[in-house]
Amino acid sequence: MVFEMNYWLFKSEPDVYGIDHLAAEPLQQCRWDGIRNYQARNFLRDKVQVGDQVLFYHSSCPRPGMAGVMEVVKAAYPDPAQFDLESDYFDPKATQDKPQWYAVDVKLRKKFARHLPLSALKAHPDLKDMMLFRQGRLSVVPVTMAEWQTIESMVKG
DNA sequence: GCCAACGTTGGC
DNA sequence: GCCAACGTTGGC
Repeated sequence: MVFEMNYWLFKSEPDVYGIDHLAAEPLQQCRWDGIRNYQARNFLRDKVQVGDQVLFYHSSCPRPGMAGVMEVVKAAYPDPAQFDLESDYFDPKATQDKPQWYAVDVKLRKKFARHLPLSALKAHPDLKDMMLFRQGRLSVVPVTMAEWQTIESMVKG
């Protein structure tokens, strides 16, 4: 099997769980859970693999944009929260045999020295086709290698 | 707080 | 299966 690394963008609200929360975890690692959208679920379950690189995007906040980079360290497994009656993410339709929702584990790779705001991304001509803009509400979004490289250069520049 | 975009639900 | 109503996301 040919190993193909993929690039992604995962959204989170920094008030709820931002990049500094991840940085404060014991191994700077966490479970990316609570995804309750079918398209995002399908990406997580079927496409996201160990070694994939992930942009940490802060949404629904005063300064939406990219905060850093994570790496996938564990591929999709059933999100335990769907079975947890106490959880906001409990789903009565989910069973152990037929889980509805999946999670992956991610590890912090780097926090950007400078936050890269959404406004800068929107202004860059090479990023005009980003799926982030076309499907604004999707919380797990593919990023192309070209887009990734553009973003890397913006972070350095 | 407003609003656009879009996903979900439920009646038929 | 269609579609209206409603809910949620997320930028501004």
